[in-house]
Parts: sequence; structure tokens; C-alpha cells
Amino acid sequence: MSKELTVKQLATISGVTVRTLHHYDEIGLLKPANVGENRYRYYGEAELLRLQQILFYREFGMQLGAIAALLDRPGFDHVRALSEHRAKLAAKAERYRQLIRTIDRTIDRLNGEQLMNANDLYKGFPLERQVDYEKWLVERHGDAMKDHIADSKRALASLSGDRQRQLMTELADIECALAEKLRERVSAEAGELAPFLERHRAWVGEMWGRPCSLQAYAGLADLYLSHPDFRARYERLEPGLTGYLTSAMKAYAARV
Amino acid sequence: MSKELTVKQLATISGVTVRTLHHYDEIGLLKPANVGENRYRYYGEAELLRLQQILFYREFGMQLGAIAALLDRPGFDHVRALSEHRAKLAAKAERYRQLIRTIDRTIDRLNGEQLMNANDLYKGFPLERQVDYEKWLVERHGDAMKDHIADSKRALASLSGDRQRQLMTELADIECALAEKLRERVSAEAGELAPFLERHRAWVGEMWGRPCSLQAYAGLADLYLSHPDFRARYERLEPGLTGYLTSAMKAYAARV
DNA sequence: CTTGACCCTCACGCAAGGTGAGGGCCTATC
DNA sequence: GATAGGCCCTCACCTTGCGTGAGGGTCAAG
Repeated sequence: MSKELTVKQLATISGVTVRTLHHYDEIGLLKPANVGENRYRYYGEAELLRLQQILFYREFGMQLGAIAALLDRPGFDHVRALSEHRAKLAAKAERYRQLIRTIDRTIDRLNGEQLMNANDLYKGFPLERQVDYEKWLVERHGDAMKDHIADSKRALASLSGDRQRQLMTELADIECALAEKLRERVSAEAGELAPFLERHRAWVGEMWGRPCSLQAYAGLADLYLSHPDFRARYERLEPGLTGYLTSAMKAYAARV
Repeated sequence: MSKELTVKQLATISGVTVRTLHHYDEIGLLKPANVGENRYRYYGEAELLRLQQILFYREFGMQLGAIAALLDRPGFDHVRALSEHRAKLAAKAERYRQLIRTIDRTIDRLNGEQLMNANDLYKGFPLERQVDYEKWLVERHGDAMKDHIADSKRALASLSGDRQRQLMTELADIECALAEKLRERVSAEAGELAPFLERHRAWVGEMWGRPCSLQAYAGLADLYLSHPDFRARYERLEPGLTGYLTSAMKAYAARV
């Protein structure tokens, strides 16, 4: 044997701690070349080299288990392993960039620039072509729907202008949040959307003047899908939002 | 009280698990509005709101402890908190991008494009202006140095051409690795540089025909710093590498 | 009065080590 | 040849943010 290194020596040379070497021994990632009577660990050239490889992959945030699997499969393809890991890193980097963008937008909103935007997008919207939606609802759900619609109109009309604006702001808030989730590629079925859908359903209830049942909520999703007005509005907010929102609404209704 | 929510209800509405709420209760991040005789947890409006805030910050990878500190400091500045966290995220994203670039370069190198590069940069280098370095060394360290230099030249001359090229490739490897560390903003004093400095010192020993002591190694750093040839070469490899390498060499010599 | 859905409190597990505690080994110096 | 200091060992608990049971009480509906 040319040179036997103790834990401390190998640790110093390699820039890790003794505990790390103990750990790697424990999990079988890097075993000493031999172990003395006194249970001292001794490492040789080969172990030093293996440790270099381990640290190389570890740098990139690879899991120790994955590294072990790589190194212990003889004749493994470094290039492919790296490429695969590269993809994971890219995904993480992208995720961080998304989060940063979201933070930026949130900061802007907190700074109050959002109010105009909301007024812009939402003023007058829900009253304008109400008639068409009513027709569709009645067609689909029969005459019993007519009473509901009448109730709804009375409820809406009875609200003060301030309250109406407040509701529109709430809607803007919710839809903005969902649009961001979409941009972040959060699944429409994800549980984390629930809080926003809950708020959305409550909002619908407010507009209708009576609570929105889960069934009705799922049905509303179909209305959104079927009417170009809604579709156009959502797509203007964020491409793909129509399908995203309606899927989320149905998933939510089915889940709760 | 308007509405009391059970754990399950709050969990479903908010898109988290029951266990998460238990956990938040345990660590004091979100306590129930009140607790029944039967130890059931009941949450109110206020808790729902607080949970929304918690989840908002959690999304960005903020630690629960930090979130608690934020929310429990009354009159805290959301915008500033977000800005600070944004900076952290940006740093992480940047780190990932660096790693990705490093992987890309590594893949390129593994694909064999490095050989030319090495030959390009290193052929003939150490013999060319050897004379000047010698003068400097003698000036600084006195006549005793002359013998060392003579030894060194003999040692170098006695090596085969193949062996010389091999040594140059090793040097290229080490310097490339250090340049990458520099690009990744790893501190020159960091322990993780040790393996490369170890190899570098061994390389110097090979060139000299005798082991390079830690003292000599630290002295060599000064040579690199003082001579424009070295400086130019390192800066061509990566801007700032001269200072980085020499700092690392000295830190390493002092540490081991 | 039973069933099933919900609630509770432990308590272990994960990844990758950090940080001692308590005790043996080695070697240099007095 | 004894003692000091430095290195080595093996437990074994701590960290983050929960997941995942185990074992047992509670509640509303049929």
C-alpha cells in the first residue's frame, strides 16, 4: 500500500468534515479501504478518487443515494447522468424565476398599481350581457332557474355602488392569483388552489344573493366554457386561463 | 362567533393537510381560536386569514420560523419582507444557473473537446521564460535557491515528452476547475477548494522534481502575483483568477 | 346502538449531516 | 514510564416540514 489516510487527513484534503466521512461509511457510499484492530478507518488512493467523484456530483445537489447508484453501476455514462441532472436543475431554476416574477407582481400590486387595472378590466362587466347568460342557464336547467335569476338580479341591484366595486376588486384578486398559479404550472387539480376557489365560490354566492352550492359551482364552469364573453375575458387575462379555471372549479367541486 | 372550522374543514379550504395544521399548532405558528373539552381544535375567520398569509410566504420557500417572526411583529412591512426574500431567491436561481453552465462545460469536456484546448494553452509554456522566474526567485530567496532551480531543470528535462504533455493536461484540469469555482463565487478560503489545491501542489512537486512544501507553495503564490506572464495567463483563462488562485494557495497552505 | 367519519396524542421516519458525550489510542515530552 | 494533547471510535439526539401510521376517544346518522 502506498499511502493510507486517516479520516482527518482525507477530510482535510477533500474539504469535507470527519462526520461526513463517517456518514458516507454508514450509508455505504464510501467505505474505508481497511479498518484497523482499533476500528480506525484507513482510506487509500481509490477511495480518495471515489470521494472526488462523489463530491463532484454532490455539488450539483444530487442525492447521495443517486450518486451511489451511479458510481456503483459499472460502466455508467457520466454524460447522460449529467444531462439528466442538468434538466432537474433547469427546472428548479425556472421555478425560482417564476417565484421571483410573482413576487415582483405582488410588490407592484401592494404598491397600489392594481386598482386601476381592476377598474379597467371589471367595470360594468357582469351586468352588461347578463341577458345572454340567463338564456343559457334557463335552457339548460329549465324554468326553475328563472326564479333564481330574478333573485340574483334583485340581490345585485340592492348592493351599493361601493360594495359592487369591492366585489369586483375581490374577483380581480382571485383571478390574478389563479392566473399566477397557471403561469407557475401548478396543476388545476392541486389542493393549493382550494383557498382561491373557495373565495371564488363565496364571491359567486355574493353576486347571486344566496350561497353557491358545489353543484351550481361546477355548472358555472360549463357556462364559462360555453360563452365567448367569459372565454375572451379570461384569455385576455392569461392565455389558457379559461380551461384552467373551469378544470379547477370542477376538481374543487368534486373534491370538497 | 360566526363560523368555527374543524381541522379537516380548514385544511380542505386552504389546500393543506390536517397534519400541517397540527404541526403549525405545535410550533405555535397557527393556534386554534379555541379548543373544546374533547381537545378538538376550532378555527375562526381570523385564523383562516392568518393561514392564508402563512401559505403565501411559504410558497416562496420562506422558513416557518421566519414567517412567524414576520406575522407576529405587528405593523411589519410586507413589501420589504418580500424584497428581501426576493433577493434570496434570486441568489438561488443564479446559483442554479451557474451549476448548469458548469455542467454544460463539463459535458463538453467529457466529449473530448478539451484536449486541443489544453494543448493550445499550455504547450511550451513553462520552459519559455523560465529564466525570468529564476532571477526573481534568487533575488528573493538568496543563492540557496539556485541549487533548487538547477534540480528543477534537470528533473523537468529528464521527463519524456509524453509525460510533459500529461503534466500540462493535469494543470489544465486543475486550473479549469478553479476557474469554475471562481465563476461560482466560491470563496478562495473555502475548504472545498482543498482537493484542487492538493493536486496543484502535487503538480508543482512533479515539476520541481521534489515535494513542494507548504511554505514553498505559499511563496509560489507570490511569484504568480508578481510576474505579468503568470498574471496574463490566468487572467486570459478567467478574469480575476490570478488573485483567486493565489489567495486560495495561501489560505490552503495556512490551513493544512 | 352500531357504523363510519372524524378527532386526538404520541412517536418514528425522511436527508445530510452538526454537535456533543463518553471513552479508547497514540505518541511526544518531561 | 507517566502524563498531556490530539486524534480516533461509537452512540445518540438535533435540525426542517411535515408523512404516515398506531392506538384510542367522539360525534352524527341510520
